[in-house]
Amino acid sequence: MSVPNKYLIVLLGPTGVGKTELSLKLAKHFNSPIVSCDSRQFYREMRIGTAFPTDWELSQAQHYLVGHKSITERYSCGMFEIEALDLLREIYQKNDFALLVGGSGLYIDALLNGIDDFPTPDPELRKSLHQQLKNEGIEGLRHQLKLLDPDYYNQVDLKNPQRVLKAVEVCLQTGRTYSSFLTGPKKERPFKPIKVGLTRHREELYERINLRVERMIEQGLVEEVKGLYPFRNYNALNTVGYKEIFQYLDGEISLEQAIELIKRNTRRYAKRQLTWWSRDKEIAWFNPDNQSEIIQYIERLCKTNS
RNA sequence: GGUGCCAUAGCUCAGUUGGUAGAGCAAAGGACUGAAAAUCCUUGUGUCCGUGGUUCGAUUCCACGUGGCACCA
Repeated sequence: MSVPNKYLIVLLGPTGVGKTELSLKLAKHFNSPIVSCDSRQFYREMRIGTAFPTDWELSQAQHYLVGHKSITERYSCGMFEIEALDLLREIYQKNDFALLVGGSGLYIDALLNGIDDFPTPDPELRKSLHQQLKNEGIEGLRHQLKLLDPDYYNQVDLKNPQRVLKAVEVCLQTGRTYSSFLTGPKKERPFKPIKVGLTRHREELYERINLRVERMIEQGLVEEVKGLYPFRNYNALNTVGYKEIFQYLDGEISLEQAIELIKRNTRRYAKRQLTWWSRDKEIAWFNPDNQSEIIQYIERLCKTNS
């Protein structure tokens, strides 16, 4: 059971819907700090392309877990779970409310529900598995997984190299099956989550995304990406808005094409986010413009809970 | 004004020797356990410009109309 008088307001929604703007207002109203849950705004070197909060926005509320990592550091949802939990425990010493804001569904779920413990990947092993994938294709890894963990072999998406590789990696590294780590944890949390989903009509959302991409270009996205070119192989930069500009800088596509691709890939990303949350029935959905309705909803939930 | 060409999915176009049609892109739907803004799977959405005519049957052939493009005046 969660502690009844501590609340985590979870503000989630697709990219470009207007989370940041609303989060500042909610932070003021509930006198709560903001904990970011955006898998790309963790990195301080990525600003324009991730719609990183402006200095002014950062000054409007206490912000945590934004820009606290470098793109050269390895980060994961498991690390986020631990970090965010520690942070929240501290916040709840003084506050009844905390605000979790972000669009990274897996990370949000890791914090709210917990996630199984996996060993930290061994970089050497991963490198050799990648090499193997490159040489033999996914077939070799599939075959290996079938021998190492037949249970998981039967349920994994065998066409998805990332999944198959990860499972083989865990098996080889630990000497255990990948599936033996999957316990589906229901971990105790020192707060009660209130899930507020933000959404708009698809057309409106896409229009906002297109406009935001144009604005990023005006703000100097190309320059930012140029500066990060030496780091392009880091996972953090395998990101919409960055990979397309890398292609442009390599002369593979025109700037126009890159911009169109960024728009398209951002739209697709937004759709994937919505798909992820569609199965979570605890989320109450709102248009971000209905601020007072959202506040009322949160306050009503707090009352019934106390 | 005259002549020619074109009109098919949201866009660019293919095609049907007459039996109501299919590619690419865009899009839609889905999966997801330490790479998640990642990675992967599935799906063709249509007054075939309009009105007549020929025909058992017209998106296809014919006529006219409408719109677009090109050339000539």
